[in-house]
Amino acid sequence: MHKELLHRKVIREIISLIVSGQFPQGKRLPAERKLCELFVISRGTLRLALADLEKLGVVSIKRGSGIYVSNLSKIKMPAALLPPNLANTSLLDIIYARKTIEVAAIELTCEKITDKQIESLEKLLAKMIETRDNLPEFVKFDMDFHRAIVKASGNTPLSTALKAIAEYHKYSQIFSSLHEGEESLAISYHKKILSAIKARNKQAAKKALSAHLTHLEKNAEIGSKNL
Amino acid sequence: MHKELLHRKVIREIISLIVSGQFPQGKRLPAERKLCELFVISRGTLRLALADLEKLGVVSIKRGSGIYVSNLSKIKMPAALLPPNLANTSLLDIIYARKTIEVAAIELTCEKITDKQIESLEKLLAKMIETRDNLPEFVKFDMDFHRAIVKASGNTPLSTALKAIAEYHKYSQIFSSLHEGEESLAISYHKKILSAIKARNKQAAKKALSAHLTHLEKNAEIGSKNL
DNA sequence: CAAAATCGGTATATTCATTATACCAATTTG
DNA sequence: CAAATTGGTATAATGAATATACCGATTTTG
Repeated sequence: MHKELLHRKVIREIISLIVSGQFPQGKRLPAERKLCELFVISRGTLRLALADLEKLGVVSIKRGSGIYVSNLSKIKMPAALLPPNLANTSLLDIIYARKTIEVAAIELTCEKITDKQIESLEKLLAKMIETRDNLPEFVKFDMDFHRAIVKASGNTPLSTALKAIAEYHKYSQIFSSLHEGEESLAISYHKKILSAIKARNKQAAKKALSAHLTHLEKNAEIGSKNL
Repeated sequence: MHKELLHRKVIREIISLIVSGQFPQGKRLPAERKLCELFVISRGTLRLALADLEKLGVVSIKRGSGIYVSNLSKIKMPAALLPPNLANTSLLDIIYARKTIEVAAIELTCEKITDKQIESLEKLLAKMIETRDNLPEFVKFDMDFHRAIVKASGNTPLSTALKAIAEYHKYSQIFSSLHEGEESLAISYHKKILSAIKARNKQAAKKALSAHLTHLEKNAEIGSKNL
């Protein structure tokens, strides 16, 4: 029965934080001892992960100074470290799967959502507006919003399925498919979605959500041409 | 960072084999040393799992004789051992989620499926017919068939999502929702699905798959009334 | 029915991932 | 330049998991 080594998990976690923009390229990572606190692991284990990441060219480590994130464009991600089959997966596939699940879920959500859950969605939307100039934070709240919609459907397997898909998202540089000004557009889509949910209008909610994801799909197509 | 103990995984694995009918109620489990080979773990770890399972009333252990599966009806499954949120999940939810994902996938499958993949589906169908009198085996091949359809869509996130949902299936006593004669019906549904795929007829494929899962849904409704 | 094989029960030594601690050397900071 | 911070290294301790051997109860076999 398979037992995964801890430092491999840490490698994936750090990569996803870099790719998601929370550890910006070119900049310094938190100090080793801080990272240990963050991940709740020992320094030995952390350093195993960092050593591998340096071999892969993901970071470069300067004694006495710090750990610096390389330019991702130069990196060839080793398939063995990433979630299985990621290599066979395009951003388009991910968004298609999201659309499938989220559109099915939002129909249930319109029926079942509680006032408290609507409040949560409103708060997440407010957070998105607050952080519109901080892309990594913005993307995080964006995804939280979508997760909350599916969760409000009350269908646990759908939530679990979306969570599994979100794992792919973590490594897919979704943020790189957003351009200047895209945040405003995303916010307006989310407003439409939320008001449709509040009105318990299934068709409008499905339409707004679908349009939002279709828009992401188009950006993804453009992005994939730049490879 | 969370590190799960191995014997906990083993506990879940054994429970799922019992619930799926592969370790029948009332009967003897394979001997400890055989189980160790099966799971590729040491006897010490296995016995940790077995000790917990006995405390839970899932099995009773007779020295010198063997390990016997209890009657599941008496068991109160400890939520901590099962996948998160399983308690909030009905078989209906699971089937609804399956329908969402599988119907979306089969459309892509009709476009993309290769001759080789069609052969695999035919083999799985043949296996179902072979094992129609062995319910646990039958259910396994049934699920393999559905997984193969989604995999043939070429959309990895959808496959991953279905796999995540199948985790719920493992603990949901799906087999208990099948009655005498249901196997034949399932086989005929699968035949329809397969021939629609071979004809690359999206609409027919979606319709057949949808009908199949809707039928499962109705059985699940009946089953849930018997609680 | 008795011997042999098969089972669970137990104890022990070992391996290995992970933790915890302390100290060194390079660098940055004030 | 001195102090604080950083990565680099070594070592001991912990604990999960393995590997092995042997005991005693039960079942199977001849």
